[in-house]
Formats: sequence, structure tokens, C-alpha cells
Amino acid sequence: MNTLSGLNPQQQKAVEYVGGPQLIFAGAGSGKTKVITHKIAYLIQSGKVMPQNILAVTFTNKAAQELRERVEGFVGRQSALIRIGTFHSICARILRREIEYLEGYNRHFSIYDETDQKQLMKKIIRDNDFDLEGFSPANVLSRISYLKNWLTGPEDFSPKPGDRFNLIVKKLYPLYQKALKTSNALDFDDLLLLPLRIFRKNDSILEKYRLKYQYILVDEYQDTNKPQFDLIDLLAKEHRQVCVVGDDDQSIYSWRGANVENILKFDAHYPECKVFKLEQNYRSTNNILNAASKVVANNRNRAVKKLWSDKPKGELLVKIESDSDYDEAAAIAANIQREIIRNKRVFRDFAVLYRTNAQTRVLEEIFRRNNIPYNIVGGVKFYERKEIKDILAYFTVLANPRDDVSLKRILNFPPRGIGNVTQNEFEKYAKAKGITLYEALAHVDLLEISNRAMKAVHGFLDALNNIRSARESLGFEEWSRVIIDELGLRRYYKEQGGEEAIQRLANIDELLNDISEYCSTVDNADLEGYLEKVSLITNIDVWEDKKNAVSLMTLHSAKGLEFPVVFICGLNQGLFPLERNNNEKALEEERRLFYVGLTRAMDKVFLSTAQRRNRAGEVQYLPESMFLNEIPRELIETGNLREGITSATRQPRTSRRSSNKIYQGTTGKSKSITAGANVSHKIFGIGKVLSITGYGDGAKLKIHFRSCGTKIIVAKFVSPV
DNA sequence: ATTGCCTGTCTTTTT
DNA sequence: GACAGGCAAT
Repeated sequence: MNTLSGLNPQQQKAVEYVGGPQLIFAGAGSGKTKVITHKIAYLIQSGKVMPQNILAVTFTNKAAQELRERVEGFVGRQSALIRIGTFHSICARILRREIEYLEGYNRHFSIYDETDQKQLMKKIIRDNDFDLEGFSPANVLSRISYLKNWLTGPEDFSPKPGDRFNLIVKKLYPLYQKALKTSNALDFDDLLLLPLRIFRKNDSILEKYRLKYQYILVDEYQDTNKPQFDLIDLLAKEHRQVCVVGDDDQSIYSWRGANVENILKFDAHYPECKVFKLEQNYRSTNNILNAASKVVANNRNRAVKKLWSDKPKGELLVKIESDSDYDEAAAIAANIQREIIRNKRVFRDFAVLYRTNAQTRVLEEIFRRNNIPYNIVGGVKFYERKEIKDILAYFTVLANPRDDVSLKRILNFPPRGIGNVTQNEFEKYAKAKGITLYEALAHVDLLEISNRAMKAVHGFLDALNNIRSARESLGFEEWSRVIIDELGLRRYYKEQGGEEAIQRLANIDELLNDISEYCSTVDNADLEGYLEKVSLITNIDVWEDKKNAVSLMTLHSAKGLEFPVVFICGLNQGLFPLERNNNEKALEEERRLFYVGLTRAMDKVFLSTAQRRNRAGEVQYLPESMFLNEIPRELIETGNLREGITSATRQPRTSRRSSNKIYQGTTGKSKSITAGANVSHKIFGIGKVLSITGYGDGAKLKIHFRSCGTKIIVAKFVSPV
């Protein structure tokens, strides 16, 4: 197949240009994936670059796999030679080879997820008798992550004297880094930072990768952060064969350090860079595209562009107004069923997008009740279930005995008589000797512990040794079965009995299936490789997109996808846009997220709000999202529909502390205080009610006062104006 | 040593 | 409403 056919002139130019830095602004639905695919194929077919010298960075592993398959359609099996992956997986690969240039780590390093990080942080706090002054380990960790994403090391920042939180972070950050190293463990951020450090320290390693990756392509470039920018820059600085693709209007990850400036200032950083723009949208009807463009035009900091489409106007966007989140879900279900009947759609055509994962519960319940098959992306992840994490912890300890967090997880699971007291003894001993927990276990005979405990520890060590010696003669797949048998994990759950245990046993089988699949699809399959794969899996990677079911996912997860019909639900002020950091920049990002949502749709968009919803166990009343007003009226119709659906009869449950009165968006004191109403307060003066939590005189009102901004006030202290 | 219950805490988005 | 951690009972 010709790599230049089937492209519009802009796409063709973008594919053909080779010879220097290249920036492609690719608007939503402008055929970006196509351009990347054709470009890679073109590079290979024209003989300009060998497949093994191409590095392509994608946002998910699934996207990587799809890209490889599409390129294979052009160049055949050579596509296997291209390095394609996410930043994190590419970095993990580099580190498996090179990490030993850094003192203190080895190639068997563990990759810590959030749970592991939290455990480690808690241990540090305990060991040092540290006072968190009311902050949580998670708070501290997220701050550390943010610092890392801006390449700020433990020494590189100095909190102001009164800044309690950052002073705490300043103390814990170096301890956390040290503990990671002691455990031969990396968090997600380290995965990017360590290769950078190696490249900067060691010219010959850097040179090796520069030679290897002669042509570099980065997708979703608007969402790269500083370490990612630097990595690409280091590799491309000399040959300058780098092509980045993205859309600043779809930048939605600034909260994790992504920097839009990377794309907006790319041409300043590479002065000889050529800029290409893909502005024809092939995905959405004109009504949808116009609505999306109008919305995002409210943002200030963006590159100029004009997306257009020669598709028909199509249907109007439909606004659904519901009283409660249950009604909202029911209305979505009803509209799905109607669309299927009227327009011959299938379940696979629909996506329901929302701002927070917590919103899935209600949708799930209603969909199940109405026999609508659904696919939830994200949420409770398979590999994070307890029984799975336990097995993976065993794997991890076998690969990396220095990993104290994983070792602690399995030391007494299944219960084998190594209780808290004994564990504390070993931890104390390890700390005093400056050795790892595993090494301390090996010294079991030197500790003063009960005979029973001593026996138990010996039993544990023997089991691990048996497993180790079995490794010699077995492939990873058989070995994994031996591990589970040797540890008696199945036996443990069988003895437990009950519904839950059956589910867990099924999950263990599922894991074994997953392992055999991994072993049959990957060359040189081994334990380390499997653990790496599992740690770096993304939400979308596990999405069964071939299944005929409605897809439910967050707006973030939906990036890069498209569906004939899209529902964006929970369009309420406070939920979407989500109020938290109330500043203009954050609002613009929420708006871009809305833009991303709208532009996922090909034919039809439903926008749904609900006055009342259960949130964090409480009933909340939220006004409509401001974003709804940013869409021109003539592009929207209101369509409320509930016929033929098993209605959500379930009332909002009265909470523990409540009587059984239910108020419809008002406080108990006065029917006239509703979300959106103006009220007055003795001290703060006049303000507007943003939301109501609870009810009666004790209801908490979020009020924006003209005098002093947003405050939360108990209802009895204000009166309606 | 283990189990189960209660309480307090936290829920934005994700690699 | 989910989960972790502490505490009391066995």
C-alpha cells in the first residue's frame, strides 16, 4: 500500500516532511493516528530510517499495540522492530539495562503503585516518630510527586518559615527517596527521572540511545511533563529528527505536571522546526463541532486554530434534566434504548463519560436493572484486588528480596503465625542493624522470639527457598503455578468458604490465565517482565472495546477515543467543573476536559444534569454546570424521557444521622433557600448559594459572598433575601 | 495470634 | 460509602 495515498494535502505534507524538528497541531478528529501510522510506514518504506531506529511514544499501551498493528499493514513484520510504548514502559526498559550505573539499585527493582507508596510512607513516619500535624501520607506523597514532576529534588526547595505542610514534605521527601532506594524500588515518577539522571551522568550511555533512536515521534505531546520533555530533548538534541503531535486544547493533565508550554513553545525551543496544522475534522457532525469550538473559545491561553468539517449539521445536542442521579441514570438508559430502536444502533456505539469514578455506581445499578450490557473502564482494577496483589507481592519478593513493603504484605499471609509482635521485633532488628527486613529474617536464630514464631519464620524462609530452587527447571508459567501451590493460597480460600472466597479463587485462576497469555505472546517471558507489564498497565489497556456493551469511563480516559453517541453526565457546578482549586487555570482545564468529551462524539451528544445527588454518603444539591451555558442555545434541545425504563424508584437514602424527611433542594428552615438563591449573613453580607449539603437548620451551604468569596455556612445563620 | 467490629478519614482526574 | 487502622474479644 502507498503510504501517501488516502491523505488530505495537509496530512500528506505532515507525513512527507523529514529532515528536522516537526510540530503537528492535530485538532480533535483530524486523523492524527492516521498521520502517525503513515508517517512511520513512510519513514521505513522510503528507506530514510530503519525500523529499529524509530522510537514512538504513545499515551497507552493499547495505543502502542494498535499503532504497531497498523504499521504492520504497510511494512509487514519489520514493525516488530520499532520501539513503541508509553514513556513509562520505555523508561522501564531502559532501566532494566542501565540502572546499575546508579549506586544502590539493581535490575530487579520493584515498581511501587500508590498503595505501596503509602505503606512505605507510613513506615517512614512510624520509624521516625514523625508528627504529620493532621496531614495525610497521601497528601505528602502527592506533593512529592508534584515536585518530582518539576524536577525538584529533596534539596532543591526551601519552604517559607510558616509553611507547615511544605516543611513536613521537606523532611519526609529525602527519607522517602532513601527508603525507596533501600528497597530497590521506584515509584512512577522515578521511572522517568532515573533514566534522565543516567543520561546526564553518562555520555556513552546517552550516545548509545541517541544512535539507537534516530527518529523520535511523540503523540499527545500536549500532556508531556518536564522529565518527559527533557528525555526527548536529550535524545533528539543532536540528530534533531523529532516529530511531536498534539493539541493544546486537549491538555488535561496539568495536575500531574504536564506542561502545555512544551507544545506551545516547541518551535521556540527548536527554531528550525516546521509547524503543520491538521484542521479538518472527520469525526463529528457540524453541530457537535460548533458546540465544542464555542466552548473552548472561552479559554485564553491557546494556539490559534480553526477546526472545520464538511459533514452535515446533524442532530442537535440533547440536554437531559433530572431530579436525582438515579433519574439521570434512568434517563440515559432510556435514551440508549430509544437510540437502539430508532436509529439501529448497538450497545457498542455508546459511551457514558463522567468527571469522577464515583459516579459509576448509580449508572451500574440502573444499567444492570435494565439489562444494558456495560463496560467500566477504570474503577476497581483487577491487579489491585487483595488476592491478586498478594500473589504479585510474592512474585516481587522473589525477584527483589530488598522490597520491604511487599515482604511485609506476605510475611503473614496466609496466616502462618508471624504476628504483629514478631514482625515488630524483626523490623526493630533490621532498623538497628541497617539491613533489610529479608536479611533480618535470615538472622532469625539471633533474635529473642518465641519458639513458635521462630519455627514459623523458618517455615516461611523454607517455602521461599523451595520456590527459588524450582525456578531452575521451570518456565515462568509452570513456576507461577508451583508458587501458588507451594504457598497454599488456593487451600486457604477453599477453607474460608463463602461467596467471597469463590470469587477470589476465580480471580486467582484468572491471574494464571493472564500469565499464560503473557507467556505465549511475549518472547523471553519472565517474572520480572510480567511484573513490569502489570505495574504499567493503563486504564484503557484493559478496556474490552470489541465487546458489544456501553462504555463507561472518565473524561480523562476517553482521550483519543471516539463513539457514535456520547453522554456526558453529571453536568453540575461543583462536579463538572469540579470545584477544588478555584482558579482560572483550573477552570480552563476543566473546560478543555469538556471539550475533549464533546469531540469524542461522531453523531450525537447528550448532556445530562441532576439537581440532587448522593455524594460522599451525603445528599447534595448542585446547580447546573456553567459549561451548558457556553454552548449556543440554537445547538441544544431539551429532551426528557423516561418511558419504558425500570425507573429508579430508590429514594436517596436517609443517612444515619437523619430523620426520614427528604427536602427537595431546600433547607428545612425555609423552602426559599435553594441552590442559586441569594441569602444574607450577619457578618459576610449578601451572597449566592452554590450548593447545599444535608438539610434542615444544620444543612451546610456553600455560599459565594460578594465581600469575601466562598465560604461554607450552616443554614440557620443565613436568611433568604 | 487471629478475628471481627467500630471509628475516623477521605473521595479528581492517572502513569 | 469504601477502606484502613485500632481495639477488644476469643
